[in-house]
Amino acid sequence: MSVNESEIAATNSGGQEPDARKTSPAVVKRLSLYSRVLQAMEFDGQDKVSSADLARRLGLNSSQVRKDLAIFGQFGVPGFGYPVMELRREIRRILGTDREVRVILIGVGNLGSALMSYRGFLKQGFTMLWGFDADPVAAAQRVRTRIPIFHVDDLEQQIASRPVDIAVLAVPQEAAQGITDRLVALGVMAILNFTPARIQVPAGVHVRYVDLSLELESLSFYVQ
Amino acid sequence: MSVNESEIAATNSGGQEPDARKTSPAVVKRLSLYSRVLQAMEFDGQDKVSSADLARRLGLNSSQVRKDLAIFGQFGVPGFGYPVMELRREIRRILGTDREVRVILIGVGNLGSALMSYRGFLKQGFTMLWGFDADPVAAAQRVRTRIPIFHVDDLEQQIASRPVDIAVLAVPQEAAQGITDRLVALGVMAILNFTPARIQVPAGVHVRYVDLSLELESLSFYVQ
DNA sequence: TAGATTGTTAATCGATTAACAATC
DNA sequence: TAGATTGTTAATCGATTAACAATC
Repeated sequence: MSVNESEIAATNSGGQEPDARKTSPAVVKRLSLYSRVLQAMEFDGQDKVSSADLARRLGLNSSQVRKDLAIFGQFGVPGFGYPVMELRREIRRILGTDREVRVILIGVGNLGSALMSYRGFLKQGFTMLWGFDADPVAAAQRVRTRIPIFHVDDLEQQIASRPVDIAVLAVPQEAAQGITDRLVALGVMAILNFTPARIQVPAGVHVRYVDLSLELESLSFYVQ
Repeated sequence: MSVNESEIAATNSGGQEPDARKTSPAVVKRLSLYSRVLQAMEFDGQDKVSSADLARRLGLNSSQVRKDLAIFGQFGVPGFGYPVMELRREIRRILGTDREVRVILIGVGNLGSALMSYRGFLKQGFTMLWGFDADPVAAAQRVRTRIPIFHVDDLEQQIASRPVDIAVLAVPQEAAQGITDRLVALGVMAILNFTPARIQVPAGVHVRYVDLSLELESLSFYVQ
């Protein structure tokens, strides 16, 4: 140990991330949930909240809430709780949702066009930049937004003009890996994959699967 | 212990579920993944598969695969592996996807209409019975299927005529709890919730959340 | 028989929960 | 000061992985 403990504590109490990308997905997901609840509380004019409150609202354990938050700094005040506005701001900073997060969508079919105009994304502050489709004319007819739709061949050109943070994949299953390879080559580091295809990416690129059929299959198990 | 171990083993080797509903969601999810991979293998004419194979295809550990499968019975043959067709059939039986699984969708808006006509559901054998919306006429214009769309007031009448297994919620956030209460009263035991609202249900009713914004927020964390 | 692979037990790992001193 | 609630350590729980005897 070359640094003493008070130095470590000092570093972290300012709210610096630890060795960030190692945080478990479950923790990140909960941070996102806390952020939502805090948003509602802030809207209601509530100025402080305890870990027990937060836990109750989300069906979690209060120890877990405190532990999750303590990973990133000391945001609470013993005997008082957490200041709502400040905590929310901190969590947004931690998640990176305080900055512009640029999103593109590839595959403007049935599902893709719904995702492109999904209000929830806008509401949470995401910037949906562009859509891409193998048939941009047909795609444009499906979607009711002013977001420009390009031919998928223009992927390279567009991303070169303005880098994107997250790509949403809603292409046919067979096209998933090919598009993924191109996205990765273009430096896209995060993909939200709505196809059931398991896609291969180099280490460091983050993929999240939203497998709609799989959700139904899982539920099917519990209802028989 | 009133029953001896060989009796228990005998009961389970036929492929009977254990005290079923206690199985962890993670295991159920993987069963669903195995089922998919097996479907592809069956299509390719492959007749046997080892736990190591299956694990490699899904980025899992072979012990985990064997353990998951062993929960429900002895489907493998030591020194040989698992017979593809039979294993797939067993998993489908365990998941309940070998029978008709009836699904309804409430909230035929942008997202809802895309979900209603989502090919993946059909492909996995789910039966999308009906859609419901507060404005069925407008909703009918959005969706390109022959699935009938009813007024949400007709929920009770329709479900009385033919019970459903799973309800998909794609209504505005504020309407989520109200609709949920009605679904629960109608005996619906599984809800796939696409709204960000945390909904309250009595014990025994299963809810799964697909929170689209939350997925983006989680990814946002990893790309900063 | 020799080789392969299962089913299962034991070991490990990580995540959740409980407990409590520190502190506002 | 007394009461409340944090941050953190220790205990518990559950899930994953390793190991290996059983067996085809």
